[in-house]
Formats: sequence, C-alpha cells, structure tokens
Amino acid sequence: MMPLSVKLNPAISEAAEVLEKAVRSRRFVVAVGDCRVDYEGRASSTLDWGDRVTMIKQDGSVLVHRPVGYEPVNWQPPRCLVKVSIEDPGALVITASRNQPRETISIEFREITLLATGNLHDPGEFALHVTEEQMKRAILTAPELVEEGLKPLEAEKSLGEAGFTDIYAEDNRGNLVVVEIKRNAATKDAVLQLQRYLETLRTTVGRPIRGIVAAPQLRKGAQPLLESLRLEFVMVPPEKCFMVLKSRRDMKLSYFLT
Amino acid sequence: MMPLSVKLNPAISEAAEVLEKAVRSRRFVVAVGDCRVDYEGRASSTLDWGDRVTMIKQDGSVLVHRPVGYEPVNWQPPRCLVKVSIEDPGALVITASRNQPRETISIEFREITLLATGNLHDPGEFALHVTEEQMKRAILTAPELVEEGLKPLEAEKSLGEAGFTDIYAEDNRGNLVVVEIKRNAATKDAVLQLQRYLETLRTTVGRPIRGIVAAPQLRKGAQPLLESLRLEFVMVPPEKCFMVLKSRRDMKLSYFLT
DNA sequence: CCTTTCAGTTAGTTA
DNA sequence: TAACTAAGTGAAAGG
Repeated sequence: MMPLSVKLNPAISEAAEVLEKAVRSRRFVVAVGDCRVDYEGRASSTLDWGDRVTMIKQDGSVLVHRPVGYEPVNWQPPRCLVKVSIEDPGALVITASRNQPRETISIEFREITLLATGNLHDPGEFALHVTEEQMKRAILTAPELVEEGLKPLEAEKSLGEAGFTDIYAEDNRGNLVVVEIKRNAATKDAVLQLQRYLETLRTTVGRPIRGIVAAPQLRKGAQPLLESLRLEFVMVPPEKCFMVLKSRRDMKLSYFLT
Repeated sequence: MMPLSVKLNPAISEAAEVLEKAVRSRRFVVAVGDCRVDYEGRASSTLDWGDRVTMIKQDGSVLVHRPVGYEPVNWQPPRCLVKVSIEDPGALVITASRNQPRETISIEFREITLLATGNLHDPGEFALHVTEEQMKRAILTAPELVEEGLKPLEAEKSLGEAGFTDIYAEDNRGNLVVVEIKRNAATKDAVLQLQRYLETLRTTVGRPIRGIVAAPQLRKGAQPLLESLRLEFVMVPPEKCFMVLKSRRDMKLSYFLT
C-alpha cells in the first residue's frame, strides 16, 4: 500500500496544514487527540473535551469514535463537505456539512497526538451470505423447504398500497399461499405484515388463501397472534438455505464443467 | 492524554507482540494495514485483501473500516474476547468472538503500516437534544404546539396489548384525543400504530375520539391512509419543541436565580 | 434475560 | 429523487 504520512504530537498549525492538504486530495485521515464536537441538523448534540479517534474517509465520511462502544458518537455520511480551519490559535476545527438534510458537525481539537494520512487501496470483494434475499432465492429454488408440493407462482407479487409479498404460491390442494420470509426470529410485526397482505388479497381473490411465516424461529410473543389470525409458521434454518444455494452453485459449476 | 505507542511498518512478529500486550491491558488499538476478514455468526461473510483501518476499543469492540462508507465492513460489539496469534509466519490474525449469539470475526494481516496503542481518556459528557422523548415533553409543556385548547390527561396511557399512547388528551369540545409523536416524517407505520390505539380505546370508551399524528412532516405514502382512517396530521417542527424546552430551561434557571 | 421500540439510524432497491 | 424495507442492524427501556 502507499505509505502513510504520520505525525506525532504535531503543532496545531502543522496539523492544520497536513489535514487541509489531505482533505483537498481526498486522502484517508486518522487523527487521535483531545477534542470537542458539536452537531446541528436533524437533532443537535454537544460532546465535551476528551480523547477520541476521528476518521475522515476518502468519500468524505467523517466518524468520531470514543474509546468504547460500537457506534461513532458523532459522524457525517459520505459526500459531505469537509473544511479545516484554525479558530483560535491553538484550536484546530474540522467542519463537515451536507445539505438534504442540512447538517453540520464541527470537531475542535486542542491537542493532536497522532495524525496519519494516506491513500488506502481496498479492492477486496465483500460477500455476505444468507441474507433474506438469499433465503427467498433458496425457497424459490427448493419450495420443499417450506412445504412439500408448494408451487411458487410469483416472487414479490405487488399488492398496491399493501406492499409486496415475499413469495406467492399454490399448495397441492389448490390453495393460494403467501409466504413471508424472515432471516431472523419472526416478530409480531412480521405476522401483522403477512396478515395485511392476506386481507388485501382476500378482497380480490375468491380462492382460499393460507399465510405462512418462514423463518428460523418464531418469537414467543408472535405465537398467540399467529394462532389467533389462523396463520402458520414453518421453521426454515438459514443453514439449509445456504446448502440449497451452495448445491445450486455446484450444479451450475458442474453444468459448465461437463 | 497518555502518550500513544506508535509503530510504523512493524514486522509481523513485533506487531503481534505489541498487539498482544495492548489487548491484554485493554488499551485502545488503531491498526492500518493490508488484511482480509472472515465473519461467521448470525450470517457469514468474507472480505478479500485490501487496506483498512481496524480499531480495538477499550471495551473490546472491534471495528474494521474500509476507506469509504459510514459503516464498518466487519465488527464485533463490546465485551467480546479478542485474541492475537501468528498463523503462518508473516500472517498476524486477530480473532474476536462472543457468545449469545455465537459469533467470530478473524482479521488476517499480511502487512501492517501503522500500529498505535494507548489509553484514551474520555470523560466528556455527550448530550443529544430534541429526541422523540423531548418532543413529548415539549408538547406536554405547550399543548398548543398541537392544537389550541388541548388539555393533556396522561402521558403514555397504557392500552394493554396495544401498547402505549404517546399523549392522551382532551380537546376543547370534549373529544378525547390520542396524539402519536414522531420526531421524523411520519410513516404509514405511525398512522397504523395510532389506528391500533384508537381501535383499542373505542372498545372501552364511549366518547368520540380523535387521532392526531404530530410530526415535522407526513410522508406522502401515509397521507391517503391517514385520510381513509379519518385521522389528522399536525406539523410540529423540532425547532419549536427545542424553543419550548429551552424557554422552560431558562425559566427553571431564572427560578433558581431569583 | 427476553421483548419492544427507537435511531441524527444507514444502506439498498425500485417506482 | 422519493419512498419503502432490511440490517450480522445497535442501544435503551421495560417486564
């Protein structure tokens, strides 16, 4: 990778110079130091003096991280305008703003311990397996994951106002079946969503319709609701979906190999 | 602040030593380098080689940031177990795992450009203003934000199964009023939630009941639903709430000062 | 500990 | 661009 420019305990004026240049040429910045942060936008916040890690990313994202916790305490999303200035002598201020919504954070440093800037080269592909989308593909590929004899008619049937069903199918006794897929334990909300789909469909379709929640698990609180609405739950473990997708990939592979 | 220990382009073995010690004594770690990441847990993911910034926080959180985007590409929440090991010579691996749910990420470095460790001292207080809670307090303080003559009866009236209303009030014609507050543009969901409250209330209360969504804005898609359910929308800008809370704070202050 | 709800949610997809 | 929905959502509050 390209070498980083690293300054230890730079003077505020020197830090400003380096930062200014890095921001202008859209380089990555990591700054560790004693700062305070103000935010004004959808809400507003203040954060008093303390040691934090600030990152300015190559797309203009700005993140301020405290020494604990998963989330940044303050931030600005990609494509914001970053400016560097010296307000008082001895006070370096980074301002990051965007419109729509109009938001600004300003980070004021009174001491910078570490300032590293450089170009990070990251071409690596990221792949996340078994999302809800993939569960749907798996069920469309192998409907027996939900029920033997299930025949998918449409994925994502539109119901106008009410939204989209995950899977719209037919069982082997001629009932229509709406399948609502969740990759996590299904909540009441999932059950209510399915119910809304069914209500909408029943106003336009004369045939009997079943509603099935397909998920790895059903939340305790969702069980009574499910029963009272006469809906069904089928456990579909993500691993099985993964196997289906994997075997499909393997088939494809063998198809190309033979 | 306590000085950072900073290594530039350390050998993998030296980096492992420094990291191991830092993790053991729960110090903050920032590492910039060429790595790949695997994750296995609720889902699973792989990330190929590239330059990233990895932080290990003092509470055990682990974050891997690509050079773009707000979110970490991989992470582990606070209180996970972090281990450092050398797998192949020239390959440093950081493993972070937790139970409940059982999850692991492993970060394999083949090159480390910058390794900084130290104790960050961050006592600064963080204050976020005008949350939904504060909007509620503002409306309870100044009900005219919603409607002239509105008299709050209860905040958070419990409706059993159906949840809690934000504000339960009475208008100047003797109607009951349920106010649903959103700090952002109100969605269909907000309208449906309000509708559920009203349905529940109407089974037990004989008086006419109005339902009002109080929010800075109403989402377009929520408008027809609102009308069809005969509910109302009142625009309540967060700035006005902020002013009400501010003036209340000022009053309190003057109360203490006089 | 489990469940519910909110978030300055962010991010992705589609009309 | 706006709206809608999922997320390895995370975090807080309540039972």
